[in-house]
Amino acid sequence: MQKTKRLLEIEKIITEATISSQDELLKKLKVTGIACTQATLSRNLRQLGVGRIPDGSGGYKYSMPDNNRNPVNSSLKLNIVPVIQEIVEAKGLMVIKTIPGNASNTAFVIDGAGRYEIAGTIAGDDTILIIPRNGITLQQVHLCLEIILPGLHDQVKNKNQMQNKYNKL
Amino acid sequence: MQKTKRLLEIEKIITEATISSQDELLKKLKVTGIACTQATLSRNLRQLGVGRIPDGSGGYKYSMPDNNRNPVNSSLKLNIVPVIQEIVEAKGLMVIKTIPGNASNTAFVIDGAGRYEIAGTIAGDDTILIIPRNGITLQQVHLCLEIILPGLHDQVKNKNQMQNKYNKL
DNA sequence: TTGTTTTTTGCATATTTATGCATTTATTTT
DNA sequence: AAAATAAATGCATAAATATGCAAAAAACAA
Repeated sequence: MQKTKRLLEIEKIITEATISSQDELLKKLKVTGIACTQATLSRNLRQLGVGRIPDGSGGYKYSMPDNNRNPVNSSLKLNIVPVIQEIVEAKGLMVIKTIPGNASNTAFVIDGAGRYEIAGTIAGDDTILIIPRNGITLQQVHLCLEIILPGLHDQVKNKNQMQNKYNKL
Repeated sequence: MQKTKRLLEIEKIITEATISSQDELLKKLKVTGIACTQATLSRNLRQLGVGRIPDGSGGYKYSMPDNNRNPVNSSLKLNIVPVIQEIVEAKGLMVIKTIPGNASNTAFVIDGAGRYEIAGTIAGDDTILIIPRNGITLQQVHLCLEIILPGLHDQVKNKNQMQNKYNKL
């Protein structure tokens, strides 16, 4: 199915470029090999929550929904990153290990971002299962996590290195 | 001229109610005694920066521009309020007195809010002149300041009371 | 005030966006 | 696999929004 890829590409294009009409977006999509009609775009834009707002210089532009709509303050994010211990892929899903007792608040932040890529999360005590939407690769979920929690992967990488160092002693 | 009043009323209606088309807005405006055509509304909405975004349940709604576009973090605001000493009306303008050296940063915050009501500000060392747009009453400017800096008037009132108390001694 | 310039507005219409309906494509069930 | 159900899409068009242009209103200057 084409839809998922299209939604992601729409998000990408709208974020990176200034798009002022659905027809314009349609053309940009065609360039990336994705084709559909304006009708479909209209429906997709609604689903993504994309708004059309004045661009400040006499025109209009499309704009991704305000991420602050479910505001997760950024200091919370900073506190979250360090509790994440490990990120593992399994069975096409993604598993995040946190320090004990921190799975649900971490999952809360991830859910709160309202990312399309993530169908849902389930959190236990120190483990979060991230279920990607159909058609979403784990690669895309990684990207997405990095967007939600900037610096996450570096952080985890370092943690593992330190762990290794420690094990060697 | 009708325009100013209309812009304010539009902002008010859009903030308080869920409006899903310009025609709907047109009717609400008529109720408040303001009449114009859809064409004019279209222009006004653009000028105000009002966007049209999915309402999350299959429809659309108009939405005031994101105030975070020129983000002034709220702790800055909290720091600003206490430096304001007095608010005086003069010659149809508004004069704000701050403690010495704090006029320009305060004016910066006020400017940053991008309020339509305020045509501009001029800041010296401890004095800010706020120039309301044509057709805007000082009452409206007060309201507007209270929106930009919540608690401002209470703060100033208390300050003056304390001042009075001090003077009596 | 009177003439001049700028701004605002409505009208008509072009442009853009949304949607009902039928069809195709995908998913689930038996 | 075949049938049944649900989801996605295109087509045609309805609905909504934007805009060129001329007229009216407002602001400004002499």
